[in-house]
Amino acid sequence: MGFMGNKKVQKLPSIRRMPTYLHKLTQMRKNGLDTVSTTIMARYMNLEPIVVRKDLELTGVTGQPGVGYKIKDLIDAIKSFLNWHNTAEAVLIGAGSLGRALLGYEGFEDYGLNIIAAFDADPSKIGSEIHDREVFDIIRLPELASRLQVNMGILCVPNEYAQGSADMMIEGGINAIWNFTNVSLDVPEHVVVQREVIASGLAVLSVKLNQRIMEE
Amino acid sequence: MGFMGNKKVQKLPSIRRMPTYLHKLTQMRKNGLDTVSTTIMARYMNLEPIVVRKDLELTGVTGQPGVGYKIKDLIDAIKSFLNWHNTAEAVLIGAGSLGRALLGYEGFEDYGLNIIAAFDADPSKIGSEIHDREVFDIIRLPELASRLQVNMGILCVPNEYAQGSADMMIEGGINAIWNFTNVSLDVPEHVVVQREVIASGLAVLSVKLNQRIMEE
DNA sequence: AAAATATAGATAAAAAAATATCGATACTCT
DNA sequence: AGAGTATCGATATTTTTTTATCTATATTTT
Repeated sequence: MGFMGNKKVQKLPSIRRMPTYLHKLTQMRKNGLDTVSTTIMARYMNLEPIVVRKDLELTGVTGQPGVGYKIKDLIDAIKSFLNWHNTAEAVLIGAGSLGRALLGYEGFEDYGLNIIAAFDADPSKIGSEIHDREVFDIIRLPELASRLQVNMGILCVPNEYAQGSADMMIEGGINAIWNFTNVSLDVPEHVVVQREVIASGLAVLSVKLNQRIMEE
Repeated sequence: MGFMGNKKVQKLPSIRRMPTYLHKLTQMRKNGLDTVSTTIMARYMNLEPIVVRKDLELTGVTGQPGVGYKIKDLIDAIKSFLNWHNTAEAVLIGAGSLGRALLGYEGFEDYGLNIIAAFDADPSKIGSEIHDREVFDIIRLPELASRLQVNMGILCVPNEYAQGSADMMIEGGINAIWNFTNVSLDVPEHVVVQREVIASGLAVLSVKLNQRIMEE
């Protein structure tokens, strides 16, 4: 039973906020700004300044007391913290509606992610192009993943095919899986999985709504 | 400046796991099972049993020492904890690729969410139907939201229209916003927002991958 | 130039979440 | 029937995360 192997990543909440900092900082730089303080940043992001300071501390960047941080430094520090300087190539498995949406999302470039091909089992999709990416027969996944030297896979297939598709990815040498299915994958130790559960956010929203209503 | 008003929701990590419990439990019930233990559940979800027990405790459900929990009880308890017994109706704003994907996602029914209409500013989309939901002119959002008595809005517009769209929703009486844009919304105190940042998961995956590589 | 204000960084405190331990209960197998 | 095992629930502990406080530094205002 080869699972449970992933060591725990710490400071998850801070890590999750990094892309938003990055987005805002990039915007600021475009607007000609050079420095920013935690106070300003906090206001933009609806956070407490102390949270921002702690988050940024994580990237190792150092600001100037009385002044703030250099925006350029911050951007670089966050990118290298996330290793988003070096573009990662990924393949996407499952060209359904979510898969299509992800293929169409242009923001990934900014995050150092480049989806180079898609795979599906549906003959009507195989051979077609979706947002400029060719859709290959899923049978060819191990072969192509290995030949293309990809090490990230984005999994958007129906639940029942999740584990099988993951196995094929791993066979093809992929060691990072972004898992949008409703299945906890069983993977060897060297493979890293990030599961995305869309309904989690809805659950949180529901609870927030409940609690608010109950109080008033 | 009316923000920062939302009281903090606690046990967020547990809440985020609820939909996954629910999904797995529903599946188990379909397979004819009646009871489940935290050990089994933990194995399915790649968690420690103690985590599962603590999570379930939150729903108020009570199990039987030596036996486990009744699956039916758990399902009910989780649903009522999330208030997913009573279906919530929502409108979706922004019928781009992400909006379409969400309109096409059938799992929402299980989560007590019913998207009843979509809105967009693009004349070529207005009047069309996407996955059986009509797309209305965004101008009509306040009027229709109020007439349809909806209180949840799913926001999928480009960043620059986010705040404006949110304002229209609120004008139409919506008090829960599921925000898929890259913008922190400024909303009155009685409105609850849940922001979904797709790149957050990618950031976490990147860090996991980094840490693994660095160690070996 | 002096006073007031804003800032990061270091350290400390508080709160929350994750994990462990232990006793009582039920089931399983001999 | 009895021994062994699995389970929950309650309580306690540890770890992690969040938040606060204080000091030195820079900027702005008077």
